[in-house]
Amino acid sequence: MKQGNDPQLNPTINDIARVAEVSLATVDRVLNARPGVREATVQKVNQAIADLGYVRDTAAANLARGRVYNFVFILPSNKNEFLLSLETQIEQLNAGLRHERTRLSFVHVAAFDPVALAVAIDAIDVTRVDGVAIFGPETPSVRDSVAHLKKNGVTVVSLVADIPSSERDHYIGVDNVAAGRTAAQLLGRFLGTRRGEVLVLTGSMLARDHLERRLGFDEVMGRDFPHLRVLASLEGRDDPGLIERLLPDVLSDNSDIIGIYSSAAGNEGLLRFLATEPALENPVVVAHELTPLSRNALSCGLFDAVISQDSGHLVRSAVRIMRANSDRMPINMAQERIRIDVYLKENMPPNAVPNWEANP
Amino acid sequence: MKQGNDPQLNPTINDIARVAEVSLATVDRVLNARPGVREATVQKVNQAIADLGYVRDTAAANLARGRVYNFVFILPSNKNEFLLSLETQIEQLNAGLRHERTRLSFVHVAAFDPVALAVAIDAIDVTRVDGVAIFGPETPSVRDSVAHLKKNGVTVVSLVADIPSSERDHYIGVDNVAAGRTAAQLLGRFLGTRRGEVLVLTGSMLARDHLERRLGFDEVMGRDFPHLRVLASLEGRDDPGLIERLLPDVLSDNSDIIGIYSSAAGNEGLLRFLATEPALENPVVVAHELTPLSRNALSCGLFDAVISQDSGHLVRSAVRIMRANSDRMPINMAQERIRIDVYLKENMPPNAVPNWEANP
DNA sequence: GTGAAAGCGCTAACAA
DNA sequence: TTGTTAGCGCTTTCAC
Repeated sequence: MKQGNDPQLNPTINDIARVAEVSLATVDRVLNARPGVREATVQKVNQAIADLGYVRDTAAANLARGRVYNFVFILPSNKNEFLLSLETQIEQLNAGLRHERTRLSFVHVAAFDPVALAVAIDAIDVTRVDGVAIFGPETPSVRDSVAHLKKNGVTVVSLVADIPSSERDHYIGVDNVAAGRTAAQLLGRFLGTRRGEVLVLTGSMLARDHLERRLGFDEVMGRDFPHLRVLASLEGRDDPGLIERLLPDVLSDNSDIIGIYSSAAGNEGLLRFLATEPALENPVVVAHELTPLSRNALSCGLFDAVISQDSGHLVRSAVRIMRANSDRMPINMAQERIRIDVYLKENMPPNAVPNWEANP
Repeated sequence: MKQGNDPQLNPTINDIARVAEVSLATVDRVLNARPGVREATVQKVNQAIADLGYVRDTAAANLARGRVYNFVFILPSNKNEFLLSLETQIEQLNAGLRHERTRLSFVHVAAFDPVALAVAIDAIDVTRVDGVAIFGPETPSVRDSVAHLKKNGVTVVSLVADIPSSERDHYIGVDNVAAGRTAAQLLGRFLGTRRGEVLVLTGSMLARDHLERRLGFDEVMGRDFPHLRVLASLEGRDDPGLIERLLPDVLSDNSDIIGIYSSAAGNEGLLRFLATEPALENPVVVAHELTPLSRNALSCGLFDAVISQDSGHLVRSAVRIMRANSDRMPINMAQERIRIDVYLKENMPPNAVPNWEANP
């Protein structure tokens, strides 16, 4: 129904060719910056493009090329819920994108290990891969490896934790300093007039996201809630067992803990500890990432709030951005901005969101 | 770079034609459910489609058809910030979609006026429009008009406020009951141990979204914060002037207001009132929709939290869903679920998000 | 009922 | 350096 009989049709390369008085092939060469065109001709064509307001039809171009996008995600080999969720999202999106000429895959790298990450990046086959999304620490060797990818025309985006000093094309993730500030504000306001100590559970200060969250958290705590004493970070390295072992010591040293900020992937260890050790008198807990475990903790009141980032959005954004970059197309930044989600038990999304829904 | 030389190419209609031993034209007829094919042939083709796991390449199909999607948004003519933001999003997305064969437009209808809405729906030219997104009240006449659209093959989605009793294909917006619950939880926890009255500012009980928010709000207030007395709703009909005039009366009748839930588009009137009337002693205020005004109120502490829904996401979702519906393609529900955003001043997104960013 | 062939906007051989 | 042409996967006339 409803064919495209509108008068204002977009100009095509045929129009460009006619106006510039050259052939289709020449227009194509100019469009794709291929060599072998006289400078004067290039000018003519570009003039026509500008005059007509031409915009290339990417769908048609990809059809003609038989192009297949190949994107690789490099993720920490850590097995926590957030990572699992990211992997699931990648797999599901990959299935959905089979028919849109896009292939996604991921590889694992030891967590918090810059050398291993650099090695993994260097192992990327730049002749077959169009884009790489990296979730890992920022170090000089990583920067060099990123530079190598860029030199070979591979699009690079950082995921979850930024690598700002590198030549990565984009960062896809939340503003972690702001996330830390938000956690502090929630914790402080929920605690109201209570006085006591606040425990911060983190992963590793090598991870930029963890560091930034702590920064933002301390800033707001110091400014708005000076009556609360924030303890030194407990570095759990996202390891549930380690966290469970470390927590009792902290507790015995500080008996007056009324608030906990679980700023990294330590929810599992924390919850296991809380379950066995009801010594704490109803602390206010703010954690990160909405997962089955944290959903459950929210529901039963063990967690009071969860700061989160949508793993589906992260993966879709990464893919859209890598694709746009490969096609030299503009990016809708408003769509790609990853929100700092705040969840109370009241606004948790329904648990079983069916991923793909068929249509009549 | 990186051509598609992968061995696992998706099957095309050529493959179907070959396997089913018919011509391309016949395959096409079956695919598009066009008449004039013997039942036996239809079976053969469908068998081949199933055997090969064929999925149609929508991009190629649209290219061949020269198809243009035509979608219309029907919006209340109310001039509040949220509506303006929706309109801006529609215009911007329309500009971005010019080269993706999609045309968006919107029409206005008197707010809270079911008859006017039904008239506007009936005025839609079903021969030129592929999909309609409706933001308006749910009444029998509206349901009938929706049914008429559906009967003529037009995709219909409800936006912001659902019309569940109608034949609309999808609802695009937040769970407003949950949004109300969330507001109550935030207000209650932020108030801590304070005791007093809570004022609820709404638009019209004719609007399903407003009604549902109030429902959710009362539920949590009654359950978790029985020490707070919730006053009857003040119906502001989203009219700043009216709200500003009504508020002083409410205040003189109830001197002990310590919390305000601005559940509809009444922020402007409320803020104008708060500016002139500092009689209230620092009430906790939870409002709806992140807009320039509410951002500012959050920044300076006039609002404590804002519940929001992303207007860009609403519009993009509506378009994606209407497009998928027109193409009979599956929908990624996880992507289309509209989140109940909670904003404190700490996690507000940066103000000036440039919409489109060019690429090298 | 069915098929052959042209063409959507673009790319990529191969010629010239 | 430039142009001609076939063809990507699909739709659509127009014959048969």
